[in-house]
Amino acid sequence: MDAQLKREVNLLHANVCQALADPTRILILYALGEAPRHVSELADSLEAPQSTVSRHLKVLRDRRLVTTARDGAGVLYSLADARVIVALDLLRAVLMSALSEQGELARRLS
Amino acid sequence: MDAQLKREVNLLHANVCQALADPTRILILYALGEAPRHVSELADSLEAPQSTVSRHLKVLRDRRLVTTARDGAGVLYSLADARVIVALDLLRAVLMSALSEQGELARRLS
DNA sequence: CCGCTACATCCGCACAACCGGATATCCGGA
DNA sequence: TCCGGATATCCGGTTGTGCGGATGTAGCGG
Repeated sequence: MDAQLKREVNLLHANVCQALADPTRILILYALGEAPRHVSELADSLEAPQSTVSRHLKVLRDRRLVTTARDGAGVLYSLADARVIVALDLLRAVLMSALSEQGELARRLS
Repeated sequence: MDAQLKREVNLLHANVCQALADPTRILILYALGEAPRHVSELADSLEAPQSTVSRHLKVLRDRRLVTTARDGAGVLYSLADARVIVALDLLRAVLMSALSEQGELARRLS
């Protein structure tokens, strides 16, 4: 296997895929996909403690998947690249196919 | 936040994103994207022990991201949905943007 | 200049995931 | 039926990751 591809995939995993490997972070990305938000807003709508949200935001920020801007007393987070949402929606479509196939299988077996 | 979206994202994470959260599994998907392969072929090209590859394949198989077919003595694995590769390539593009931006920043600071 | 709000980080803990050698299972061929 | 190659699973051990209360820090408004 191509060593170049291996290196690139390692980067892809470390910088992007791993960041997507948590449901809370995916929800944050979707929320920011609609509009920029403050940390406390996200904590409210996710019903998660502020420290948890802030930690997740750090993961996304370190990988440059979100950007920040000071806004008075608070910090406004925004989605850095809308293509992330496109990719997630694509994966959702894949999931739907897999699930319906699974359902079909269950139906056949019953 | 929409409870419906939360449920859907949980599924997305459990069934797809988590499966992508390992570089070896991503490489397997890319390899299968080129052509169906046997377990031993994958183990060879990944330079990983057979048990490791087989374990990763089980993760992908359980989530229906790959399919299997017996082929004589062995088992032939195939990619179940090519859109997975499309999504990964999209994420690679996102990564490239983030990296070049990072590089630009480093350049400015130096 | 002070206090308060909004965030970020620290810390100890619990759980989940990965690894790879060893072992079990499955199948086709002799 | 028995052997051997190809996969799958088991196991013990290690590392990684998330959690959330407590604590630090920054900057605005009074």
